[in-house]
Amino acid sequence: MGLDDRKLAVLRAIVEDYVATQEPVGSRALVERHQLGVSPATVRNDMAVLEEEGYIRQPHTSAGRVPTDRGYRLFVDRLSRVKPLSPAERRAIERFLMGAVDLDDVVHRTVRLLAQLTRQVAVVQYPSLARSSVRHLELVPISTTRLMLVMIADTGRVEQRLVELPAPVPADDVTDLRRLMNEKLVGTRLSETPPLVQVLVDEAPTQLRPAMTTLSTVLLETLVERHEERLALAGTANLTRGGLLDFQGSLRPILEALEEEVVLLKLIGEAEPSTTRVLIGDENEVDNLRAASVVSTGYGPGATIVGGLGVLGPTRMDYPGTIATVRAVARYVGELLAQN
Amino acid sequence: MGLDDRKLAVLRAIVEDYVATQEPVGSRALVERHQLGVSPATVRNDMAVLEEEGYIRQPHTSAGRVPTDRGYRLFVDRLSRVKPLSPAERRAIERFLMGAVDLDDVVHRTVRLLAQLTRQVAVVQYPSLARSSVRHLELVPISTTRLMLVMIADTGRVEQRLVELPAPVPADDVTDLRRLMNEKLVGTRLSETPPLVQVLVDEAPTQLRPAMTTLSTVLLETLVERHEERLALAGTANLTRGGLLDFQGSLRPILEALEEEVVLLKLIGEAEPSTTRVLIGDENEVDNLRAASVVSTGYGPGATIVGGLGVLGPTRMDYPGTIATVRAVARYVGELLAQN
DNA sequence: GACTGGCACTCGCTACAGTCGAGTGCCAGG
DNA sequence: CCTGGCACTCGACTGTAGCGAGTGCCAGTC
Repeated sequence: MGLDDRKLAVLRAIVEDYVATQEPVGSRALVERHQLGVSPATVRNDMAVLEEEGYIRQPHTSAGRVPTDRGYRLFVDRLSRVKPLSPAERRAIERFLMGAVDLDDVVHRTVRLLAQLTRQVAVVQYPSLARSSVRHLELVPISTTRLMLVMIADTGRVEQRLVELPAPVPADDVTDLRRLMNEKLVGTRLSETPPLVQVLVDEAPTQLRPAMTTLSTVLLETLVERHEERLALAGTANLTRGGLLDFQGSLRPILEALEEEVVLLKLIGEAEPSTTRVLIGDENEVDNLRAASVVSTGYGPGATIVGGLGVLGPTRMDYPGTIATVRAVARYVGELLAQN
Repeated sequence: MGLDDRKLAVLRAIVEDYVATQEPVGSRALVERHQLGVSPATVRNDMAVLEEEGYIRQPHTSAGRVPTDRGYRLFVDRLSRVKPLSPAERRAIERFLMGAVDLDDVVHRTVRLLAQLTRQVAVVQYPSLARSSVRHLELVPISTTRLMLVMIADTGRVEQRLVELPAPVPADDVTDLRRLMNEKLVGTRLSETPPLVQVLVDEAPTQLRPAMTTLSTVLLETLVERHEERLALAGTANLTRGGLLDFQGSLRPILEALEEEVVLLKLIGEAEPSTTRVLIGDENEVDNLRAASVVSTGYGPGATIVGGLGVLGPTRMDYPGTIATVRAVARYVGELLAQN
């Protein structure tokens, strides 16, 4: 198990070179490009140990070494340091995100920015409704038996749903319904809504009861049960960089996975506060993404997390750079939301 | 120019076989699989003519023939008949679209359905704001100097925008603003809004004037100038069928084009009433899509068109089937919107 | 005059053998 | 413990040969 400093340096060099060139790296090339201070033969011995321990492997006998998922993991955990972004990059982020006019705009700009900076596929989750609270509920009469229920959350999200009422409801009653709902629900987190909604129905005056029941059902159904999460995606074209060498030749499974919102949410939605999560290849629980790595983190105004964002790319990716970018973008988005 | 019936039959057979097998088709295979009633040699002569006229070509000397874009064009225009959908397919469409709860849901279901049925990339444009009329405008106070402006269109679209007011506006004034805007704008098409908005500002009582000016600006900016169009996309994984033979080996340009909303809108957004448009390969004005074909049509409640939808795939696609599916889906979506 | 069978020809594909070279593992010596 | 040297492996590349699908053309037939 003895991995002395030099062996770690060799592993780091292999990862860096392989990420840069995308070609298996041999002992000679390694000593030439890095100041290891030893001969190729020595490096070869170290490589043999690293291979035995499962950190690198040989594609074929007469080829150089390539990091394994385990090798990348060690690299990320112990051998790399998050690169600080250049001032130019910081400015680019600010410039790009500034001037967003609403939440949709923020999310779209963010996802494009992430894709562009990391040159990978970017995913941004809209602020989760479960982590939002109600800022306002609006009822807009469409006809005497139809209402549009609009919910505005403190995170800026706006959701609407058409509601078919069991019986015609006069305008005054709509006003009452609106007032009652807002009195009871404004300021509450959506995750704690269900009991309150029940109270709402129970306390409603008799003639409002049927309409209130319907509205409550829709509210719960849409916002709580269906867990209305939204995502934005960008940069799929970046998957084709590295000419099919990444992703073992087929984009198919990756593209399929990217179409499954559920999968993506799982990838980027489970972010812990202020942690950047890195999933490398096999560590990924989604079979289709066994050849990919995901770097994700949470974002939100201040210290709270309201959603996740991240990027997906080949296991052969620039982890330090990607991690730095993902973090930085998340922080800027958080600040932007805080101003709201 | 003399293309007699048999030559056309040969072309049709070539297109059908090539679409089915994805392999250049030779004269022998052709007479075996189709009842042409002539010998391979005769077919070869016909092929020579077809090649001279630019309808087919040979990938290499010793290979069979492959249709050119021009060949597909002739096939689509004169040699094929739109296949009626099977009852099973119709039922599948109905079942899939039924139960959509709001516009977002309709659009998402539609795009997934299209992708699944055609096994290609599907694009659906949300009902265009330019072709919608205002059903209701809502002003929701966020703070004394901030309003959320919500516009609900008759097509079901809901757009919102945060408005920063120049000065605090009391609740009563908000009510007045709301009333005035709705009185003037409800029922009008958004494309004819600008002059009305001007009137709105001019006629506003003095103390509402500044707020109304800001609101109008935002309204015009968001809904008219920025031409807020939205799209949904699905089925990109289908691009990988046919293992890189389609799209001349690289998905790159296609994926890039699919990320450009502007491009996609151009492709599917210019639909004429009740026409299905087919763009084959080169006919496409977007360079990145020179290797692809697009089948698109408009949809809307009744006879009016409010948006476009379509699919994108390799030039080697089943045109009759795809056209039939796109049309059928568009019609069902139209019916669904009409019920609204 | 249109169609057909026959035939020579083209040329991509596959298999195979041979060479080259990058890279390794191992060993003896410093 | 490191190093230079050496034998070995094996993929990548090259050149050659044979195969076969498919063609174009032509003379013959209905």
